[in-house]
Amino acid sequence: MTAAAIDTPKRPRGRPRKTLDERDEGNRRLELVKAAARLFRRKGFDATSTRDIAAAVGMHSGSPFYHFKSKGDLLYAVMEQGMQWALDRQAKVLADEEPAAEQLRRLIRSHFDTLHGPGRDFIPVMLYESRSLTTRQRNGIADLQRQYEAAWVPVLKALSRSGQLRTDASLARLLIFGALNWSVQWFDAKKSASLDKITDAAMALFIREDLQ
Amino acid sequence: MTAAAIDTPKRPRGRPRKTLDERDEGNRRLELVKAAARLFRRKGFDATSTRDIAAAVGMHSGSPFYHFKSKGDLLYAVMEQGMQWALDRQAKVLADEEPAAEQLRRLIRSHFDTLHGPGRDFIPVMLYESRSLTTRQRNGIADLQRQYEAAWVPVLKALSRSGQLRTDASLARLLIFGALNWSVQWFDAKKSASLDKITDAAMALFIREDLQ
DNA sequence: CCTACCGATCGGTAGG
DNA sequence: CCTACCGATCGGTAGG
Repeated sequence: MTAAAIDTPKRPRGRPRKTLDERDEGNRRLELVKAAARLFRRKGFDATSTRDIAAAVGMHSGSPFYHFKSKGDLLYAVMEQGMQWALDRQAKVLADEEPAAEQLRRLIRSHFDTLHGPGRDFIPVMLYESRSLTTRQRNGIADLQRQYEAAWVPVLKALSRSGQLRTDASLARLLIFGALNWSVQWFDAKKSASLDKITDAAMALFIREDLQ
Repeated sequence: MTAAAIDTPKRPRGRPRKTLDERDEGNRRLELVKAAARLFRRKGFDATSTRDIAAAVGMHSGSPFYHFKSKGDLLYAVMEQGMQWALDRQAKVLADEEPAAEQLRRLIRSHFDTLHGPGRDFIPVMLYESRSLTTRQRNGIADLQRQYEAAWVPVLKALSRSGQLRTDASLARLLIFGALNWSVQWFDAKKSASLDKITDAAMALFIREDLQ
């Protein structure tokens, strides 16, 4: 903290008002990320051209490179944004003290919401296009994923201790995430069972009733 | 059966000896499929050029198109070959009459073998690159997948009836396949537990002891 | 953010 | 299966 910082005159409370230009820049950038997420999910990263993305937001072919240094940076932005939202949703769900089984149910339901809620292309892109990241980028995403998984570990350990889960917590986590994540291959909001029902099915598959 | 076929003079026993040309063509074709499987898995379909594949088997850039009409046909050949081998392995494992739980264990173990046995890039490619198939090709692969899943359905239904599986068989199949297939993302023959151990973990996660 | 453009790469082909 | 090649597309950039 420098003296200059201390002496800074008080600003009005709340988030500082952005200039019109700044606000537009932020919006355009987010528009690009959203359009990229949708296209990367539908066609894959390699099969999506930066021209496709530009056209989707009404820009000309070179303009995305004003906002992002490279196509790969745009991919990274999609994944980072997706993980940030997923972490936010997950944090909201874990507020109270509850039995471990109920906590797991909430985590699973929130995870399905992250995967299949309306407009949620970001995490599927992350799950299927990580190969196209640089090593540095992959490490950045891996950090966010570790944060996300950290909420699951104590819950699974508790269930393992109580006998409601009959598998070593670490392998259980991998297998359970697999079962959930794989749903991006088959879940169809119009045809599949509801996310609540699928959450019930997953719980019934993995967890035994309380054995007291 | 035509008269000509009936009258065909006896040939020597065993597989008919191919001419040198035929043998070479078959071998070269399979070489291409194997090299394509490895590259498609490592770099993805779009990021692999037909030149990469040609170089991997010591051909020049245009030559793969002597064996395959298009890059897409080569992708289809990889997936079809992978499914054929997977069906063969699965059929061998289901010979005897056994309790449903033991049958499921064998199916799971065979599935892990199909996913992770040495040189088994074919099925991972199928799981992750289906988007690049034409509709007709996708239908062809879907047929083979239905054959493959057909062996699992009665086993899961039996376990559901006996109470060893507490989930509707059809949702259970999707979740279980997810848990198994997702292992292509994390399994590492050098670092992970053995396939036998992971099979045990999966069984313990999904299946309750016999309740008699 | 647009205009105009470049160098590289790609799938595929004709002709042998 | 090789040689030589084509048209198309792509990520990215300079200059405004």
